[in-house]
Amino acid sequence: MAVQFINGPVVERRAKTNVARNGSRGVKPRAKNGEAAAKPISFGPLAAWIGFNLRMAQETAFQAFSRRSQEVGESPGRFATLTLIARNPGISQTELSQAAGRDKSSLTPVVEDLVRRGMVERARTRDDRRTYRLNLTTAGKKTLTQLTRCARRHERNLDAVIGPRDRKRFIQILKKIAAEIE
Amino acid sequence: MAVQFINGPVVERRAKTNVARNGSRGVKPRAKNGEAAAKPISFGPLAAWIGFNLRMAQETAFQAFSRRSQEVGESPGRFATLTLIARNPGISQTELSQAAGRDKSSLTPVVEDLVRRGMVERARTRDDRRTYRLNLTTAGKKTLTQLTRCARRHERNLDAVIGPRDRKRFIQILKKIAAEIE
DNA sequence: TATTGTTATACTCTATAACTATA
DNA sequence: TATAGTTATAGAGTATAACAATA
Repeated sequence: MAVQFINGPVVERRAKTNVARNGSRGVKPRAKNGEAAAKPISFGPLAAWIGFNLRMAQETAFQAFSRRSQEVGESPGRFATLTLIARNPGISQTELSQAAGRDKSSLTPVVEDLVRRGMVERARTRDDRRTYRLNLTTAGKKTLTQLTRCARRHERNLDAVIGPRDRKRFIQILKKIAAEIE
Repeated sequence: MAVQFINGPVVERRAKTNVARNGSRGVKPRAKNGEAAAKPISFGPLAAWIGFNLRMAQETAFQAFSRRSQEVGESPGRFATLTLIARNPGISQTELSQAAGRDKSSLTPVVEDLVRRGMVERARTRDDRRTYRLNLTTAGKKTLTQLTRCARRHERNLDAVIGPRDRKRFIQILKKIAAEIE
């Protein structure tokens, strides 16, 4: 993977047929057995910018987590949804969509899929029969546990890269960006 | 915007009709005039995780840049493409796709659009008539200048949030994540 | 009238596979 | 046979608008 500084793919989908990828993450294409090296690509001033590097780091980290969650057979998006339901038992679909920052219509197929696969239960509420209460089933809890394990391993890798000294401040800055950037 | 810790929309598309958004970025829904406050949403352990915060920060920053580039009438993706062509004059479409980490087929409509709108020139090479050389036109350079200006304003905001003391180390960590996380 | 969830529809970005024209 | 670029097609994730049921 290389730039992705604008729109990265949501999950790792390595191009298999069409592109002869160079295996390295770096910018410089590799010369292979005696061929002339392909010319290195320049990214200009971008390489020094925060926005660019934030994008690249997030992209890489997200793809790594994607791979892990796919080993469990789930998309990373399911982790989000399952976590929110687990931590907020009985949440309604509208509340869930607001928490996730999505339109409620976007959630319909997601919830449907989770219900169909036995991860989530829906129950009408008594007092307002328009809404559903969502809860995890046993299977849903199990899957969430697996995904959480993936996330922890991933997190350990990030920790190792960052180092204990800077971790706190790093997260603090990320939170500040999420809260304050317009 | 709220969670987006998994799949954020690529550009800011505020839900206008269906969702009653609370204006704050924060997690806690606001109580409005005497109504009972909606129950606050819990994110569980996620709130302390690097991956989660990286995602949230990048999402917020990216959306902010999206808004700015849309003021210029371009998608943020065009900034990527134009920059790469500008910094690597005569680059081929395949090289461009590799630099961007995308399949070359994904680039066809993008380049086509830029050529149609007079931003990019394509010329067949003499020695290998399969490949094109891509270059910015005057209009393309002008647009890139505008986008670069957007990016600089955005970058200043990020700088202000991070503060001069931590900036260098912050970028260093982001680069390390992009390079080392598996 | 307002809200919850669904449906219909469309858009963006991306990929894979097969094709063409060249090498 | 291999490569550069195109075309056809598909899929994931998202949105808007209109709707039925309910409040």
